[in-house]
Amino acid sequence: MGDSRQTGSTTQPAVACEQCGLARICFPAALPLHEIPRFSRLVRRGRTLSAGLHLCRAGDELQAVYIVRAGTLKVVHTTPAGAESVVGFCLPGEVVGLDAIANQRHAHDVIALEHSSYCALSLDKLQQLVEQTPGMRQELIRVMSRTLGETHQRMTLLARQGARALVAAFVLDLSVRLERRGLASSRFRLGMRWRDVASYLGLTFETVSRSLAALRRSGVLQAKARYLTVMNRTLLENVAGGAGCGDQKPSGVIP
Amino acid sequence: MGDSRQTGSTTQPAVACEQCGLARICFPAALPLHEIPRFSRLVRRGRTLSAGLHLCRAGDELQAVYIVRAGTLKVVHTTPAGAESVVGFCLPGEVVGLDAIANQRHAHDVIALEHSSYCALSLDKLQQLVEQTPGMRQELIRVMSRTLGETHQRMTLLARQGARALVAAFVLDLSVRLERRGLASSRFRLGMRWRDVASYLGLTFETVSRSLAALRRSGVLQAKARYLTVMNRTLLENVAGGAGCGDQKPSGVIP
DNA sequence: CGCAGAGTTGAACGGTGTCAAGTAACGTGG
DNA sequence: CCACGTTACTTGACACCGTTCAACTCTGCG
Repeated sequence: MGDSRQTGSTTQPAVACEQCGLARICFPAALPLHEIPRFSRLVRRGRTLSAGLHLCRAGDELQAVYIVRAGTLKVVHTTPAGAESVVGFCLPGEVVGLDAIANQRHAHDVIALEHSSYCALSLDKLQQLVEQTPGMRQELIRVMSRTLGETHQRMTLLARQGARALVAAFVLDLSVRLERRGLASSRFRLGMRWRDVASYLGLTFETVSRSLAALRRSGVLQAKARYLTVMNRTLLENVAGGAGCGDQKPSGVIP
Repeated sequence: MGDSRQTGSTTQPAVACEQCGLARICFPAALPLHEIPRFSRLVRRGRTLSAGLHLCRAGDELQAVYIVRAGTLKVVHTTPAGAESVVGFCLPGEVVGLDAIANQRHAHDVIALEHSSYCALSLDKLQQLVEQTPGMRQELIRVMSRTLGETHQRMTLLARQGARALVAAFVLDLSVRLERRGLASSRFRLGMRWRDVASYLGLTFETVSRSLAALRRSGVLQAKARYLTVMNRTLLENVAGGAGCGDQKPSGVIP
């Protein structure tokens, strides 16, 4: 709750966009080759944030959009009454701040859940790029559209199903997002606490814990500390798809 | 389930954008004055759709973005198993198809809930406008950002609260959206069935019905047929804010 | 070692889903 | 226009699942 700005600059070797592992997902993805160096020059790279610090706060003026490079962030909505609820997580390759362009103000707090690094593209440089390079216009629109689509899809997951289905769907969603970004998708470390997951899903953390136990018992996945292993993908998909998970009847679960 | 394309063209007098009541919310909102006529010329106006017909289907190639002019549409996700769930509603002034730009394909069915009218801006014309007019780039990005923000905000509403809070929040959201578009916000007709609302909120329609009854009993709102009257806005906000609604104790409700 | 925070597990309560029956609104065809 | 049938909604009773409260374990850190 003390100060919360980013912790100074460039503590990393500053890999140019051309060499970045996320280049395929980040803005340069659809940029013509000759436009990339220019983009690369305008981006502030290698910013880091240690766990618990804010990337931005609700009400803050929008100064830049951020691209997560490593780590995990949570997007938090705080009600006037003071209650917090997690409305989303940001994984490597995802962009923070697009929803704030319209009002020029952030609507949520964004907080690092673990030591994370990110790149920043200041608003005026973004505007400049959009005005001057056709590829960048296309790409910004494409990224926003994609984000919109993903958000929609994520809303369907929240359509009140059983708790186990929700947790399964969450794990699956995470797995898919990691895979799409070229990261391990069947064995990974969760950046977030389960209590954050609970808040995100609208459940209590006890229920999440129980659901996990059930999924573990049915051999769908394994969870030790914060390391998750998907043991049976298709089963996971079935459970996530709404069909309850065989908790009480450990034998036959949706053949 | 028969055919489902739009019902031919221009059955309305085709009001130019400059005279349209929604001009303040639609794309022309932030367009410089001299760019509006050009925009107006490229838009296909006055398309209509009667209740139950599809504006587009999941998997369809994206051919145009649509701006709702009158009526109400629902956005539906159909699971592989065949179960339908409503993921959103489109009100006058809102844009359909922005989330499909990235993949060039629609991800959901969009279905008219009542006789509705809309304008269409074909994809190539949109692209042309974006390339050639600076105001339109700005505006498209602004609209997408706004939509993204609204979607985020709507997700927070779904953060599993009590059923009455959910229903109250839904009514409030609807009221705010209508108000922002210059329509009556305290007495209006719902375009959607309550069962669609139930699906959207992840509840059964019985529970929605009960919640409505509770809200009616507490004097928060009145509902006859599909006509809704908000009787006490602040109380509605309180109930929506998570504090349960005084159902069992009709006397003191959050002073 | 001991404390703090995160997660696990158990028992009882309460809200929603479910099933079922009944009423109101709507559209159709006479 | 009214009788009809269909669909949407209302309301009740009961079971189930998730919340709540509580005690306990595990992990990480000083």
